[in-house]
Amino acid sequence: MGEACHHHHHDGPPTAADVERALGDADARLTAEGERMTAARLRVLELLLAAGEPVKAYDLIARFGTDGQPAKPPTVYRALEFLERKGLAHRIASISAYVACSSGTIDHSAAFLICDCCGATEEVAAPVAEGLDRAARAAGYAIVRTTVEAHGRCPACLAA
Amino acid sequence: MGEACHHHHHDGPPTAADVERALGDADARLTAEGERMTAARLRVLELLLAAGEPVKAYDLIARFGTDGQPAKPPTVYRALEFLERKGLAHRIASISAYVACSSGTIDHSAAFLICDCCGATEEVAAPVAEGLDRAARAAGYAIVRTTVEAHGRCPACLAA
DNA sequence: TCAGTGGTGTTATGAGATAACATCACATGC
DNA sequence: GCATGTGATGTTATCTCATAACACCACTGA
Ligand SMILES: [Zn+2]
Ligand SMILES: [Zn+2]
Ligand SMILES: [Zn+2]
Ligand SMILES: [Zn+2]
Repeated sequence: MGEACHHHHHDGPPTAADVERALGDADARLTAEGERMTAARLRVLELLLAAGEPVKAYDLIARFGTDGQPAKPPTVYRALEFLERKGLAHRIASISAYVACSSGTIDHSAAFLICDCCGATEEVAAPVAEGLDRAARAAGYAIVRTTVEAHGRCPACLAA
Repeated sequence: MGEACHHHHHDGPPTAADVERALGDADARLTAEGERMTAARLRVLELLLAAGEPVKAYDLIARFGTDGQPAKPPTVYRALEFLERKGLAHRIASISAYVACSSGTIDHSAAFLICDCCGATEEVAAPVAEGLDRAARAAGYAIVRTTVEAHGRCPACLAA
């Protein structure tokens, strides 16, 4: 984050009620699909939702235990892999961080706007990759998943 | 790479003459710009050009010495940072690898098509990010650089 | 009851990247 | 020539990110 600006305030995390609701929805949906929404998976998703911005894996590991005890790395990485597979979270490769999915859509390749100053991110919807799809078709590639991450400044940091 | 297919042949590395020419061009251009194209930087660029596909940083480190001696990590990472800053190489975040720029354009945000089977990559030109630019403007973000990486299968691996 | 499957706990290690500091090369101005 | 500033390198150590491997457990269906 910020080399140049020092105000780390963006829209901020969702309320506890928002987190609860999202967790409940996710649990219900996955259970209905026959998936097992276990305690570790719920906990990691809860941490991601509560953060409201990208979180480093080792921060999740540190915050994992409600009593302050950290988790073992594989516990969190396994949960992240599951959540990502199920479309509930995304890995942001350019900053090696993870974020809860903010889109209602189930199966999607997300694109992100990332503020290098305050860390705010915005998940934007699909059509951003239409040009990429065209290029892939032209080159004869069959695309499975895409990583689209734009770095810059968010409106708040631009205004400051 | 490949879980599913086992033919690691794509267009393959450029000839030694191609590499030499590209190195000479890069050297001339940067020298003209007042930059110092040092031995380490040339060597790393040579390794990237010769590979003709993304290379892991620690592979560059291992191959660095012409006598088989590895480099120290900072040597290679500094060279990579310089080459990337000058538009001669790109980092591919989704696979933590580096590749020589295959575009003539000087200052550009590249997009990549990456074959998960054989490792081939294709650098495709700018307009793929037009949708992203539109989304960024709509959200009020000022974009500085983008990471666009599409994973899938190349034509050769699809045919097999 | 007994496999088979998928999830977890735990230890250890592999892979990717950088901090910090001393030293060196080179250009500029005296 | 010689001081001085700047950018590049050498070197050591360390930090961050991620996974391998294996034992154990819970649930399911024969
Ligand atoms: Zn999403
Ligand atoms: Zn911001
Ligand atoms: Zn390029
Ligand atoms: Zn291929």
